[in-house]
This record gives sequence, structure tokens and C-alpha cells, in this order.
Amino acid sequence: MQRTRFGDMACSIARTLDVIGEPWSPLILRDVYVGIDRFEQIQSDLGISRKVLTERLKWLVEAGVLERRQYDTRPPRYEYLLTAKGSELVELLMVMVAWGDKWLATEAGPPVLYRHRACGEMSHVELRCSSCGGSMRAGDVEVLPGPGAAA
Amino acid sequence: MQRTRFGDMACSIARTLDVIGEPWSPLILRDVYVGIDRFEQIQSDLGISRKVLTERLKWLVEAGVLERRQYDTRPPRYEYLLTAKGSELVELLMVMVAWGDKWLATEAGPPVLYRHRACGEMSHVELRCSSCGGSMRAGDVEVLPGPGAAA
DNA sequence: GATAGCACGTTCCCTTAAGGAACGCACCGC
DNA sequence: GCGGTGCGTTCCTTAAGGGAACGTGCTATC
Repeated sequence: MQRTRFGDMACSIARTLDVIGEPWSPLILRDVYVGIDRFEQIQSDLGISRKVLTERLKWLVEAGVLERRQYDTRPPRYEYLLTAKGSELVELLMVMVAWGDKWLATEAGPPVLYRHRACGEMSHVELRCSSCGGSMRAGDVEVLPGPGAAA
Repeated sequence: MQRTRFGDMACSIARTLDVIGEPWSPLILRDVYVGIDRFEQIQSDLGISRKVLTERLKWLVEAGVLERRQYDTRPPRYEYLLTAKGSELVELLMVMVAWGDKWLATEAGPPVLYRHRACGEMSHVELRCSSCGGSMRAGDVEVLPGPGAAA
């Protein structure tokens, strides 16, 4: 399809999309996160084509987001698990869940619930400033050029 | 390309991807957010094909994420702006920025800086529990089936 | 009053990616 | 030997993206 690569753009959104912006990639991460972590399992859970799943897994491993680990020899069998880099991408998934739950849920309600272990409550994520802890949403920030900005 | 639609899946991640999962969509939102909000501006800023930009804008407007507003008559000229639904998607972009800044930055440093208006500091977003305010990351939650789960 | 230019698309052709099904292969259990 | 399992790979068809040219309604300029 001759798609433009985003990795070279001077933009962290574009670079992040280069890693997980392909179709299916976030859903693969979700599956691995919840324990659906073998090729056959992911394939049948998502209904993704085997060819595309092979490509995506290879790419995510190369990107350092997933690790391919052999869990059995003779015959060799593999599972995929999140690296530290990949685990932090789960935060992105949690924000997608919060937005989807709010704006796209059906009458049946949200398909999945999240219980915060620390407090035991069913809750969702909120964005806060890493510096002062205050709310940090679209209108709360000022965007400025950084040191790695393009010419 | 005969791509599978994600909108019907019982998963808020998949449904969110159905809205902004197409290539370029998050970058279009970013542009609109920072004030690059007209067809020509977005096209030349991103280098996206005019055909695809037309399709994406139409889709995002239909999804209620953008609003198409006429800012001039004779000849009719249009600009795009974020709806409330779209503004909350900016939070997703901010998380992508935080992750990209941390894991994908070059030696030059992050391309863009964010100043939190409330405290004046250059900062990034952090995820917290909407209930207790504690940190909420990959390991901090328990995933449970919700009322809208699939059969 | 023809010409150039701008903003916003639309149309056309070519290349490439996704879907789907069949095939391959190493091993295990019967 | 024979079917089953896990994990891909190959092949074909269809559809989506890239790029450039074209269209349209209007304004400004020579």
C-alpha cells in the first residue's frame, strides 16, 4: 500500500504510531497483556489473518515491545510477553478504554471493568501533571518547541 | 485492502481504534489541536495524500470528533475544530507523547515540550486512579468482565 | 476581461498491504 | 503409520494508500 513511515518525523506521536500504529497492533498488545500470549490463541481470539499476525509479532519484537520466549523445546513452542517498554504502552490502552467506555459504549455498558488493586474500586484512568499532580487535559497545557524539534 | 472493522467488537480499545485507528488520523487530530486546522495546512504539514486526507476528515466529522465549520463564504472556506469528544482524545495523544518522549527520542531530545498552565512547569502526563488518585499502570489493575461483555 | 492564484476537494492510475485458505514442518501420542 | 497440535509460510484476490492532474468557485491583478 506504499504507506508513509512515521518513524522519521520529529514528533513523538508519529514515532509512537510507527511502533503500534499498524492495524491490529494495539489489540495484540491487549491480548498479551491479559494472558493471551501464544500465536494460536491470539489468532483465534482476534480472527486476524495468520500472515498479518506473523508480521506484527515480528515487528513488535524488533521494536522491543514484546519478547518472544520459548516455553517448550521439541517441538519448539513460543509465547510472547511484554517488556518494560511494552508494559508502559498498556497505559495507552487504558486511556483508549476510558475514552471508548465513555463515548462508544452500548446500552449494555462497558465490556470490561478495571479494579484498582490499591483501593479496590472499579475505576478508570485520569491524566495528571507529573510535576504538580493537577489535572492535565487538552486545555491545560501550552505546547512549545523542544530541543529535538525539526528545522 | 479489505480491512476488518473493529467497531463491532466488544472491546473499547477496538472501538476506539475504529474511530482513530486509521493511518494518519491521530496526526490529523494533533494538527487540529495545535491550530493547523484547514485542509491545505494539514495537507502540506503532514505530506498526506489529498485523497486520504479528504476521507479521514469526513470520517472524523461523522464520528463526532471534529466539526467542519465554514469560516468564509464566497468562496466557501472551511476549517476543522475539535468537539468535546475530540478534545478528550487529545489525552490519548498526550500519553503517546509521553511514551514516545521516553522510549523513542533522539539525542536531540523531545521535539515538543508541554508546559502545565496550572503550575508553570514543563511536565508530562501521569496516569492516576479516578477513585483514589493513586498511580494506575499496567500492574496496578485487575481486569474483569463487564456488563457489556460478549457471549 | 483574460490571467493568475488560492482553498478545497475529486479523479485516475499504480503499487502495496490485508484477508483467507491451503500448505509445510517438527514433534507427540496412539 | 496416522491424526493432532503449534507456529508459521505461500499464494491469490481485493482494497487502500501515494502522487499527480484536474475541477470549481471566487478574488486580485495586469
